[in-house]
Amino acid sequence: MAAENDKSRLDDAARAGWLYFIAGHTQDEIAKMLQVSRASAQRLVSLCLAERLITFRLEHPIAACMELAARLKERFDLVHCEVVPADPASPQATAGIAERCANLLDSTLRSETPVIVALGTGRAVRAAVERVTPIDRPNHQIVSLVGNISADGSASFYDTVGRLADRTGARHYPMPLPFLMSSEDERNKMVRIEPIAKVKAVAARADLRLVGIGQMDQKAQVHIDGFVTRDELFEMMRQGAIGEITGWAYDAKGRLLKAGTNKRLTSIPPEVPAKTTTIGAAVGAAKVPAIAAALNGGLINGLITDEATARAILER
Amino acid sequence: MAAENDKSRLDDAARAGWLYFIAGHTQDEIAKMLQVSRASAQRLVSLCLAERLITFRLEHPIAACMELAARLKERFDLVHCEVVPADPASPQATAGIAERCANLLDSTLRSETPVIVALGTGRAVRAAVERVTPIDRPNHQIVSLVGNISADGSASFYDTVGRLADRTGARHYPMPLPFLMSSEDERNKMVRIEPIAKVKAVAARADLRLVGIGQMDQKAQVHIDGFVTRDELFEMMRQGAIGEITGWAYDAKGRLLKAGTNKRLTSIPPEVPAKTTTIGAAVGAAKVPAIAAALNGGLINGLITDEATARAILER
DNA sequence: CGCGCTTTTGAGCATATGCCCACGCGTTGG
DNA sequence: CCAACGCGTGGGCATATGCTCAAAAGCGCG
Repeated sequence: MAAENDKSRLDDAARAGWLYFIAGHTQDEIAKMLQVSRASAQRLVSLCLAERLITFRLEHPIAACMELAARLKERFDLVHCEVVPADPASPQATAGIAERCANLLDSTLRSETPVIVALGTGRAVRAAVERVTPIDRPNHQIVSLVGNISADGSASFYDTVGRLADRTGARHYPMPLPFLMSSEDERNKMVRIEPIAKVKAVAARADLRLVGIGQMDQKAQVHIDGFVTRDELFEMMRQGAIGEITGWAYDAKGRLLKAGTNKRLTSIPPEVPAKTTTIGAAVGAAKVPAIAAALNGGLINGLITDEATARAILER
Repeated sequence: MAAENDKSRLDDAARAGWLYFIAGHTQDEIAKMLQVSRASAQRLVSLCLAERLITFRLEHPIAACMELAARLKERFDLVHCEVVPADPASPQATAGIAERCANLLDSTLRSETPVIVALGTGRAVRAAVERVTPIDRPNHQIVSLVGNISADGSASFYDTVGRLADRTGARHYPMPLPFLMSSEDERNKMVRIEPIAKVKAVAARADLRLVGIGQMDQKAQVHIDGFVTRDELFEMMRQGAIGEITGWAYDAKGRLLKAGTNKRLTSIPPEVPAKTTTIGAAVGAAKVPAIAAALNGGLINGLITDEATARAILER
């Protein structure tokens, strides 16, 4: 008898669900039709949902992205995750994620109460800054996580922090140091000097860190940009380096290496695990291991990527 | 630019729809996530619906029934339609529709204000009456649309009106006449006598008519039950009879025939088109033409049937 | 056959939703 | 170049919804 009752109840739930979602009636109308109180109609509708009698299918490329984002967020316990549709025109385009990063920056910077935004490396981050809509927020602070003096002593060819400050009127704190010092001692000395300590202090209070994620292979951006030599790169790879964030190399488990260039880096190291909202932005098959490692190691607690990359990360 | 905008708008609509229906967020939350006002979030969700980006799929046998009922209601402009799931155990079972008819009677009789219910022939109607939950409604009236004296002069073997009156304490009006009179003249005489005129008058004011639908073929119930002879049946079939309601034979277009047994019938004829809520109850492949004709001719404005029959009617 | 326990019901309330209005921005036609 | 138009926006209100709580109805057990 219980089974009979359950069945009839599910039938009613299905009817209610049909009338509600498909026919578009209100629960009041359904209650009258099924000869029950409105409260019961509501219960039937939720039962229909709870029993998964009804399923929603979103016929739109976005649906897959939302799904992937939700799974990534769940799997890696992220505070923020966005997956943009793979652009059929240019599969490798950074444009999509740059757009989303810009959006994230926009909404963060829109706040009236002062916020501190820390920026790392990466093409996506640079492109995002370009797309930020100008807004007057003189009380915000923009701080760089990486040195902006390149190997040859000139200012880095692309000053993200400065650009973003331009667009917001915010105070900004570039890091007036080379990416790498010549020795560990020298690095330790430099990071203690006043202007650098100040930058570190501001960065430590950042509300948002937006960082690129680089893979550590022959095409590592840190090498292509001339920040590390071929030999230094290979040495790190031998040590197990699989990716880098603001230059800090880490292995397949997301553990920061305590060797090689990491000893001479001036960049502000990632928190482990990330407590501050730390959003990684990266796309591309080559970066999948690096991104996955960063997620697993808790180097980042947010991710902006594209559909193909997200899928690859989840399939590992 | 317009196309670009539209696309991005649809993307947002898809996102909103996903977040609303699949992730189960409120529109307020979605508004915050997408950086728009709540009103806009609501618009995006309805846009998602309007553009059919999202579809609902109800994974339950009932869904098909609801769908069929809605189509029948639409197609034949019915005031009421119910389709019960085909019972895998007994495909021909009248049980399902009897249950629904009983339900219909229950809810009609539950009313505190006096109602008049008129009953026709049919196994489903008889079975329905048996399942009506007893309730005390002495001010209701139950009236028969057909004579309850069978060919041999005894009271009809099954007195639906009396049974229903038993269960409700309602006044009841059986029709104290044979199903068929021996001639048209005699019929015309009889229907004018006081008790019969009274029954007709009550029936004319009925709030609900519940009638069975019979097919007119070798297995016609009116013949099996002995109300019409084989010859009478064949004569009506020659005249084009395809179905009958309370004995009144009609052709494939649902037009009442003006010949044969119809001239000697004591039953109260159907309204054409039905104005009173007139619910036909019937199942079975054999009855499909009869039901379809009754619907097309407007002899009934409501239908209770099963899934297979509903599908067959719609596919004609 | 009655008592207590579990399940279901219906009223009421806080919240979410749908929709109307006036407004502002961008667009188009003169 | 300007004005009219249209579209999207956000505020505000009436309605629908989800949920809680106490009461009723089953239901099983003694």
